[in-house]
Amino acid sequence: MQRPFVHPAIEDVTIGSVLYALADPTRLEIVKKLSRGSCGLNCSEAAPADLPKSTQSHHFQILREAGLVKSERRGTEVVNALRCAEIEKRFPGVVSSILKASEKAKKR
Amino acid sequence: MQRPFVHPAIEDVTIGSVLYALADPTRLEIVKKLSRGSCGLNCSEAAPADLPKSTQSHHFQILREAGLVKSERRGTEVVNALRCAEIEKRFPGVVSSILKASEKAKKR
DNA sequence: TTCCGTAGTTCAAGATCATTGAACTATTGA
DNA sequence: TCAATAGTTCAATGATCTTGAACTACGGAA
Repeated sequence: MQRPFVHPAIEDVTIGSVLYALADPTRLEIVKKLSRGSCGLNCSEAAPADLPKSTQSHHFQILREAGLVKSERRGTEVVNALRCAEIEKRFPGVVSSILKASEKAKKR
Repeated sequence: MQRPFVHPAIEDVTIGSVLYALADPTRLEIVKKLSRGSCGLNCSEAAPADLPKSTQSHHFQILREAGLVKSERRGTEVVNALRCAEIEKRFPGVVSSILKASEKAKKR
């Protein structure tokens, strides 16, 4: 058995770590992709194409530790999903407005 | 005459640079302090106590470049203010919800 | 049940970025 | 004109990020 993923309780999530996680362009991309699909995505699907796997792994770990992403092993792959509802309840408007803002930026 | 401050036009401000600027704990503190006072604050007033001036200078430059802060020279000092209204219009809810979230965090 | 392919993790090293002391510029007031 | 105040710039050190290489775990094929 591999060592299981650790996810912080939502009340231990800090706005600092959320901002830190979202401030990286690669991680923001991942979060945007996760927010679009309703079901979870594995790491390679969620990450930008051609991102080395070691880098993927690192970014997902930060997203998990920040409380933004929930990861679950399914056979050989890891299925990742945004913790939308929880985060929205803990920090109302933060992630949703950032996602809205970053979709807008893409359209210009 | 010193070289004048450069402030990006609000439409050139990106969500990426805003997040990057706010993700640093020192800069988030500065922004919080600026958001409380209605009039501008000079650099030393707005920055956490005991932060070296060279570091202050660096953080204010990033806040300016991100489009979050407007700086103006007044005699020997620099008066800094949040570009609240502009940012709120460009990225509705982003900065306001982050400020709200970070005030909440402090209360616990 | 062994072997192979897929998916992801860990580690260490090089590359990149942040912090700060020291020296500097600009402005004001004595 | 001099000294004090406020902030800037630069270079060096220290911290952090990225990634190739080696590894683990699981599932499917034979």
